[in-house]
Amino acid sequence: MKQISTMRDVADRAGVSVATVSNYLNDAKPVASKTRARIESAMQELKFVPSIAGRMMRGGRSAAVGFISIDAPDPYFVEVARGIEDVARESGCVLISCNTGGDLTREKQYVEALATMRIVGAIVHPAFTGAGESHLDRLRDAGSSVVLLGADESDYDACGVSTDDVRGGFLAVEHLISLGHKRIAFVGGPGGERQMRDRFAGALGAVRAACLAELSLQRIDASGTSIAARAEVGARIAALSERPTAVFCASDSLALAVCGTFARLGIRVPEDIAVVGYANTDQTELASIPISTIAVPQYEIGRTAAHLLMSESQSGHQHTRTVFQPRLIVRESTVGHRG
Amino acid sequence: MKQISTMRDVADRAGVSVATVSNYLNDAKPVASKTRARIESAMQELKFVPSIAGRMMRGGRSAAVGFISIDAPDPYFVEVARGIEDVARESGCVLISCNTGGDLTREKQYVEALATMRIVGAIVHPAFTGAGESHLDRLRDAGSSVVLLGADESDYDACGVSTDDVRGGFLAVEHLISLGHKRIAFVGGPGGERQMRDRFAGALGAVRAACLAELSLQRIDASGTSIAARAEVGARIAALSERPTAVFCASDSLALAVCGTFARLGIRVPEDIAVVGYANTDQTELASIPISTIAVPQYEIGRTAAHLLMSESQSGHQHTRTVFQPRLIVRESTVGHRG
DNA sequence: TTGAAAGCGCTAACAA
DNA sequence: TTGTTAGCGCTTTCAA
Repeated sequence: MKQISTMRDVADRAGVSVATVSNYLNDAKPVASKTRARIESAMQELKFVPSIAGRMMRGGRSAAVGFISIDAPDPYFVEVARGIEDVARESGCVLISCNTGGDLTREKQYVEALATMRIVGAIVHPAFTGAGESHLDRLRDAGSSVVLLGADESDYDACGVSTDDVRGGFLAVEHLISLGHKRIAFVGGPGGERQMRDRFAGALGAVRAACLAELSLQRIDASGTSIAARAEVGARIAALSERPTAVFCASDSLALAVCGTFARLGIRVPEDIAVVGYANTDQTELASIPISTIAVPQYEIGRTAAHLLMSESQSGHQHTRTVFQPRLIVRESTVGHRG
Repeated sequence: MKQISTMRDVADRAGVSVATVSNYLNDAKPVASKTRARIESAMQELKFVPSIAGRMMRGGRSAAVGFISIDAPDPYFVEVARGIEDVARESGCVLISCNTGGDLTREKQYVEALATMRIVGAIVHPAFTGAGESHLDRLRDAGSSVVLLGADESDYDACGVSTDDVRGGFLAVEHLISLGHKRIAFVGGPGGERQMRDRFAGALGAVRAACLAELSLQRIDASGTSIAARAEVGARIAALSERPTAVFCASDSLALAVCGTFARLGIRVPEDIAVVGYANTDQTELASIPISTIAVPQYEIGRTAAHLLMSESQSGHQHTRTVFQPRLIVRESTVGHRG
């Protein structure tokens, strides 16, 4: 590894001052075309790569946006990330994607690392702990903006984007009840405690609203976010003595995994058991049995969050909350083949 | 947004010099416990977040490792990323995950951005272009190490980790031939041209090695990496006048999507058509119909790459290539229910 | 159109 | 054990 060259080196080689090189690089002031040419070839010869350090020293920021999520590889977050990235790129920022696995310690590590890097800001889907999100202050302290996903005012005072998950849970179970199901299971799991809580609350609300005596809602949780852990829930449901006739899975990933397990066990969906997912990720439409689900505008959520972040970092305006409304999408996993 | 406080502020507030604060922060020299306490409370009061800029100026690097891949959300890369992250964290580095979508322009943007940030190094799964990977020199020029995934010596001189994909393709098709299939389709697609090429070459090799007159291998490619594009290939295969009796999909994602389409069209797997995937991601085992596939040690690949990166960045030793051998895993998508 | 010089936040060598 | 000081790579006045 040779010496890394600096603006000073480029300036010397081109026979100009560092100020001129800086002006050239930032289009800050006009630079004579002959001078430009000399600078350009000097940069080529010296393989100059500007360092962000110098810029940062002058109060500048890393041209990066952080995305801290519970389960980055989940198709839901993947779509959100795509929305964020598309907006971030318009502002010349790269996306730094960090996966906490729902672990608060890791979340804190990432927050600290990103704060140290003086990124423009971070979009955070917190591992909800009920203890507030004061560790996010570290980002603020470092001058980075914060936008929350799936949290509310009581959690932390920041711009936020979320979905009305109580309503979503309600829609899902209302649908199942309207199909005549009496024994319904709610399938939750780790990752997004707050979402789970709201979706379950909505599900319960639908049961109450139905006012039917024999209606039961049973809750079952996955033990982890791995596919194996999610698939295992399906086996547990199948083994239940009084097996439910319908399950509402609080995420599409759960629904997909549960459906896979049912198929392998020879349990037919929806004839033996109906399944509803949550989020409407691509997979649900194109699964072996297309899955009914609660649609959430994932990509839009990402874009909206990124826009909020960008405008907050530029003008530091007042905090805003955007709440999207979910809607029910009916597919074969609840109504069977149509027509 | 108040002023961001600096070491200078902390030092003043604690009534010590900046050097002492620095020593405290880096455990560089012993600091008296009374002094420590004063520094600590000053840091608290001022909400001090150290800036990486200062450190970087002194030749330091961002405690980050980059991962530039073609399709970050693909389960294959997710597992690789997990391997990288686990190793990176041991060295106190965060993972910056960047998704190129197979687009060389975006790959270059990310390379430049990471080079500017003076990261420790990057692990790159390039969008193979045949034109070499000279843009990766930018990382080198910035003093960052580079480790390649799925490329070979002819592409770029760097440490690398890959899989013997020719062998993998051979194993897959050999398996199908051994089951008596005569009309076989190879399903490829964008993302990892070099892998596609090798897997197809291996598949062809198996056909040739079989020395059977009526054996045909037809190639069909997906038009994109979206689930919809992948699912569409299944429909195209189903519509073929001389429909193949077996398909070898060059990735598990393709295999899963194709199987979904087949199921929706009422085509039975494996009775009507057998399917083999590639990589052995979790999904294949837990799909509705467990999918036969070519196992590749994804997590190990990530770990190995990260170890190479870390040791290169520390000692700049000679370049090393690790090639993993794939192996066949037989499941129901080719042999039906067993027992 | 260009240059000189100050300063950003931090580390490290040296002095006290 | 603590302080002084000289940079590190860059931007940005201000002057030429």
